[in-house]
Amino acid sequence: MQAPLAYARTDRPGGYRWAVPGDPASPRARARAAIVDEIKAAARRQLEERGAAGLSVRHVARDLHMSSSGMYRYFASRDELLTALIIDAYDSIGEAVEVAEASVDRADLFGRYFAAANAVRSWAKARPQEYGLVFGSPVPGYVAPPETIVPASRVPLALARILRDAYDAGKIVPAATGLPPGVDHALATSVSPLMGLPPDVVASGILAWVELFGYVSFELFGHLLGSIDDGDAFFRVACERTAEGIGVGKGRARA
Amino acid sequence: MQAPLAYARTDRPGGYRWAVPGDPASPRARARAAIVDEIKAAARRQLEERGAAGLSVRHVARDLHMSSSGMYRYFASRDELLTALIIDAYDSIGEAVEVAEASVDRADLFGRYFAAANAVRSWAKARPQEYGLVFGSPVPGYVAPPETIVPASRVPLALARILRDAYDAGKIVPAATGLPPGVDHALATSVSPLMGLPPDVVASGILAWVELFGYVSFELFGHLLGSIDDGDAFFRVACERTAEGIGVGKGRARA
DNA sequence: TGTACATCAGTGAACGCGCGTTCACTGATGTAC
DNA sequence: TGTACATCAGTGAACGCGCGTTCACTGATGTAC
Repeated sequence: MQAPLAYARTDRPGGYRWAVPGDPASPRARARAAIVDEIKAAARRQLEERGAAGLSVRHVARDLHMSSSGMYRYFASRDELLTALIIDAYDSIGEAVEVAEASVDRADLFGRYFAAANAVRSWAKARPQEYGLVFGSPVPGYVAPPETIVPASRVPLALARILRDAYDAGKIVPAATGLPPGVDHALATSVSPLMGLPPDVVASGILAWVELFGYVSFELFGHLLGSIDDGDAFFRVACERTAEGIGVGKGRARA
Repeated sequence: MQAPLAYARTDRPGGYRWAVPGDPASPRARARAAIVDEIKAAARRQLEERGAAGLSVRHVARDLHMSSSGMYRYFASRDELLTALIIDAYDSIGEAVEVAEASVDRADLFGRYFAAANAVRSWAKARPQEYGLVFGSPVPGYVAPPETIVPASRVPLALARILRDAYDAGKIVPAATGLPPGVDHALATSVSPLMGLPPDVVASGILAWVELFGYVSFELFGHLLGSIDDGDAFFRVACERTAEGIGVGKGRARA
């Protein structure tokens, strides 16, 4: 079997006459990228219909009128396809949050938080299985490769930027977080210096992210059924509560 | 195939001479129940090793040195076995919470909440796949049968009892919940009258349950890795935050 | 511009596997009188 | 208490299925000179 890689780069003195082998703009590379996109799109469709466990290379190939063996020119294994879907999902939800948050007046901290939170919820409801793939119970035996780390941090980083602006504007008083300093080693020595924020503020942000994840997952996984039917209103209230807890509450932002 | 049911009850005037057919104490019924337990235990073991998708009737049978067809005398299908595991999981976590909560002084409302919350977390960490089966992303195509409703409500009901005692003792002021009345129809007309608590107090309890679910799931699903290494301390802080939000905070309970 | 060659995309057949479920059956155990 | 019968637990073979992956291959496309 041939590895589905770009071929070796040839150095041509004096510049390129044609598209160089492996050039992402060459016709072949573009055709290849288009088919990779088609495969991922078909796989996503299947994911929503049958869940992660039901995603099959053969079935995706069938949808695309391609032989199952042909798939192996684009993905070396089923796990690699799954990984690609995971990375795309992280990037997709990350972008949705970034765009939503960016559209709100910088000074309106609660508005920014709510826009970000709402983007998470909307994205999750639109693509529940993709959300589950990334935020649901992990599949035993599957280990997320390191390439997922950067896209996975887009949402928390977007939330962190809100916290940072609130902190820089002096709107976060230590009492609002209520987290004792030095509560956690990794937090104090790694994440906190990296973000240039006090450990308790960072921890506060993590708590917000965890609560947001909780609201969205709980609703999405069907545990709200029977108790709450106006999910929008409930989510709004939940967000106000979380925002208040981390110091970007409505009252505070307006004052 | 014979249905794995108890046989028809025969009415014998003058009382029973022997164990009646279908009597749960008859030797056959007890042997049967013991084997059902063995099957479920083996299935649980497999669940933790390979996840819900990897649970297979044949594999369970192999573990028990039984033919795969023999399994069908105890469970009519794979789905039925899964349902039994789900019900057991709900009952198991429900009992753990009830026992933990009951061991705390009735007047110590925060202590009771924290004991319950901690029981949820401990149970989840001990049986992560069972937790995922019940609280993780739902499997497409599987619909939870109505028998799961009662066991599924044990944990929320335990939390509700704490809220009820707090409410009866006058420790919950409406401002503590911050939920506007009439925010939700199902809440106001169904759950709230059922529990005899104002809608905003019930909603507050649901929020607590959602947040607790969020903390536990987030940690269990591996999203805390790299940011927090003292999970116990973080969880304690998170619980204090949630408890404060619903009016059973430490300060309030001690006052 | 033409030609020889390398590299690519894609195919069809096959391997070996494990799965859920059904079926007709054999003995053992319990029941009825 | 003994005997005829019904009901049970459990078996082994088989059905039909879909899966991930490999392999040797055929044409088409791009590259080098």
